[in-house]
Amino acid sequence: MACENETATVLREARQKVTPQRVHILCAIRHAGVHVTASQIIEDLARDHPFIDASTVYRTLASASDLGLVYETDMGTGDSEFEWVGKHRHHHLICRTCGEVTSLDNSYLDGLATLLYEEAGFQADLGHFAIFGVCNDCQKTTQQQ
Amino acid sequence: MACENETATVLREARQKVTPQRVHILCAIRHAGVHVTASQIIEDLARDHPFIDASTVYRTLASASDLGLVYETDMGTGDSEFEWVGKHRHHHLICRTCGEVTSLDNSYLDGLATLLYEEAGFQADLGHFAIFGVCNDCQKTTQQQ
DNA sequence: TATGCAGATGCAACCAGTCGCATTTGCATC
DNA sequence: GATGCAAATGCGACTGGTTGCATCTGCATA
Repeated sequence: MACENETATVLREARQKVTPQRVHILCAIRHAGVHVTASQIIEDLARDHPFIDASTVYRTLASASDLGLVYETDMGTGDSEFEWVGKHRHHHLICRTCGEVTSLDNSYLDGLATLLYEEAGFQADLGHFAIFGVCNDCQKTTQQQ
Repeated sequence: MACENETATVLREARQKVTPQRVHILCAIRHAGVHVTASQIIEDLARDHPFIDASTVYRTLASASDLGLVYETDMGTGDSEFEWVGKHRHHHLICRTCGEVTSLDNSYLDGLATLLYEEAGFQADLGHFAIFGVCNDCQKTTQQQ
């Protein structure tokens, strides 16, 4: 599968050993498309590759996150969710009421990053942000009640 | 102690039962001043009130967070930290390199909240934000190497 | 002050995630 | 292809946090 070769290349470029376990774990995230939790990945892998230990999954996810291969975000569910780092940087608007997750273009936060750097000398890492609040639909519903 | 009476009033206003356990737990957060983790609170309480169960602490923190009495923030350490909700809304800049936490005035994010509401109809809850990045000092250190 | 009940508490069992360590394996070098 | 070594893996033990349930208690009402 092309995905597996590509993933192996990414690992090699990051100076990581290319093991079948890592390739399977990272491919599972890529195929998922959306955010997935560690336990979802373990469940997914259990079907095709039951020999992969849970601790290996956790360690691989942690190192991949350190290397910037995947984004690790707390979406308010308690445990962190992982997403493959694609070309398109984006953020998430998470509704506290209905739980809906909307993608938000990167441009919204560029201004903030510039401001923080100019005024506080702080180089903010706004690569992947989770913003909580109430979505448009839920605001209407609440007002009607 | 005045703090305990005040805390009891806050609980009553939130229509919560005023139990000695809750008052002690919430007072511990108020006295801490800065962010504290659940385990720090348990440790603190163990000295003066060893009879309070850990599960009670976790449940009290969760309900206090739901009610908006305390802020719950993931500061990147893995487990969430709690802070008493004071009058002054603020955010945190957390350095990935040295771990230093700097307070950031609320005004920086007001513009973002307005923008999100106008363009996406999303009522963002930017009450207490943790922004990761690299602080001024650590940038200098990295450049020198 | 006595009563009733919803909600809070403590205990114990449970589970997800982490850590240490012995073994295995990818890969650079010869 | 053989060798050596650093890094990855799997296993098992451990720990911090959660959950279910029986008991207790704050507080509204009479």
